[in-house]
Amino acid sequence: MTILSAAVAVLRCFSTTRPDVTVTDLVSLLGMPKSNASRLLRAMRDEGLLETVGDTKRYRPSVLINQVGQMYRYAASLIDRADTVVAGVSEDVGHTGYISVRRGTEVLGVTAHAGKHALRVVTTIGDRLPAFASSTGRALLARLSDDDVRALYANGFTPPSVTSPQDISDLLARLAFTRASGYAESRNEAVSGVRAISVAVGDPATGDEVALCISFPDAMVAPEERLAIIRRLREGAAEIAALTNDALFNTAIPVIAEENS
Amino acid sequence: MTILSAAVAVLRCFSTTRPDVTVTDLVSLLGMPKSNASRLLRAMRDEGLLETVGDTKRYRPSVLINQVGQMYRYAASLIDRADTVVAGVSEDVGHTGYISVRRGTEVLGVTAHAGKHALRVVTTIGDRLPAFASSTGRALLARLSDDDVRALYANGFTPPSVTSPQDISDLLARLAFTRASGYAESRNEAVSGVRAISVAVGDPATGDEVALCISFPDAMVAPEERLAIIRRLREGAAEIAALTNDALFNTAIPVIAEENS
DNA sequence: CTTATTTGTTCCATAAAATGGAACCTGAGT
DNA sequence: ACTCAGGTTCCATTTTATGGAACAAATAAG
Repeated sequence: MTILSAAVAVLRCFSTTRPDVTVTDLVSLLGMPKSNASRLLRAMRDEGLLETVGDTKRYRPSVLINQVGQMYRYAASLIDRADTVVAGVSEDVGHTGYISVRRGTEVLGVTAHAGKHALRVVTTIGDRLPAFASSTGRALLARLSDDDVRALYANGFTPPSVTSPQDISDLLARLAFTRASGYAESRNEAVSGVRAISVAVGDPATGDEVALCISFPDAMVAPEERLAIIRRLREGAAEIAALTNDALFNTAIPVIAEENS
Repeated sequence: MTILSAAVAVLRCFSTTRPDVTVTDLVSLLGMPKSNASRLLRAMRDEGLLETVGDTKRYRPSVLINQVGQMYRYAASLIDRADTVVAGVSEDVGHTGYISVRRGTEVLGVTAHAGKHALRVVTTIGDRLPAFASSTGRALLARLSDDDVRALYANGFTPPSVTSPQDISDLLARLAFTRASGYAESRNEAVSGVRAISVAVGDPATGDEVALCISFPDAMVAPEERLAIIRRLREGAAEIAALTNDALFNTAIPVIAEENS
């Protein structure tokens, strides 16, 4: 094990529930000797990857990481464009909006815009969700061929909810609907009472793909508002698709009221 | 030179103007043999620190970095609190707001909220500014003692603009004004026609300190609006100071119309 | 205030990984 | 087919990491 992978393992320890780590945390989390943990944390701090919290023995990610992390959005400028669209839609409809990327069978939020309503969906950005069981994930999976999806889920999957796809053929049917309708939807899937609508768009030049998503309390949104959200997301995504020449984005789809996908 | 410092050096190569790097970039930027550059980039990608852009030979920061970078805000929860305040003020007044931290003699933006007006100040988050020559920097420097400031600028500094402090005693006078008035201000300093107001607050428990800043076109803001911005920033910062028991934040300061600081 | 106990650091010989020069690919342009 | 810049692989040498144990420091318990 090289020191680089150890350092990355340390970075992966951080989460919203564990904002900083200590030597003993690393010992228990990564099973490394505490001599290594001690030296590694200090080395990472000396290099500027970590900061010590006040004058305690606790370490947290540094501003450097924060800065370079911001660069990701410039590097993947697709994300910035998508974020602008979602920010606008979120602002107008007052519901939470966010954009996600897929990494293998997981999707993770990259940016988020909290809703304005008293009852709003709160997204914890940085958490990973199974792709097949979320609207963002299915919007992105729909850009793959059925064969690629089958290959990705060669080992099958376990549906976390009754409203999730129950098996591969169920998933493929939903993806087919998403391809035909241009959006993916989830309802009571990760969170009960929550509905989400996602549209995916990509940049063939870089290979990046993102999902634009608006998430809202099921009870709060009338059918026509839901259609408006779908339309707004698709319009925004269509503009991006035009910029990037995204062939997988089908602009010629009318918005129809329909069941989940 | 350990591989860790090399990896960090690579991360430091990224900027808004260089969103991705190649092997030859590293050779010229860091002066390393290209064999090392090649292996290092691949290793960093394999570990998940970098991503390849599409199927090119270009490397950019990964989502992992982005994710961990987000964690910084949770770890330094002061930043999150300050961001909420600035977001609110920015939203209401329609001008650009951001929050910054100081690292030595430099300040760098951590979060930003673009203004709503057609004429707005655009901040490039991630860029470093000299602390003495910005309102955010002076707001933060004002939290140090004069001796500490002198020690920090033992080698002096070069004023980038006629409206910047011209020497140490000039700077100390401005800091004194900031301590007395509770805010720092800049005018035509980094950018001509731009004015900015900053208030700093800290968390003694962690040692973190941040500056809350609203930046706007000089011509657009009437005296009473400027006072309102100062009041809003100070009110927000005061709430945070109350939470963190920040002794350096002086709550007992009236807002008076005054010249720059 | 003293003694356990938990947590963090330093030391050292061994094991593992990085280094950098040169040879070798690869692909775009001529 | 040739050239050339950019990228990768190879290998003996040098440098760095490893992990167990002794040591130090901080914290909790008596």
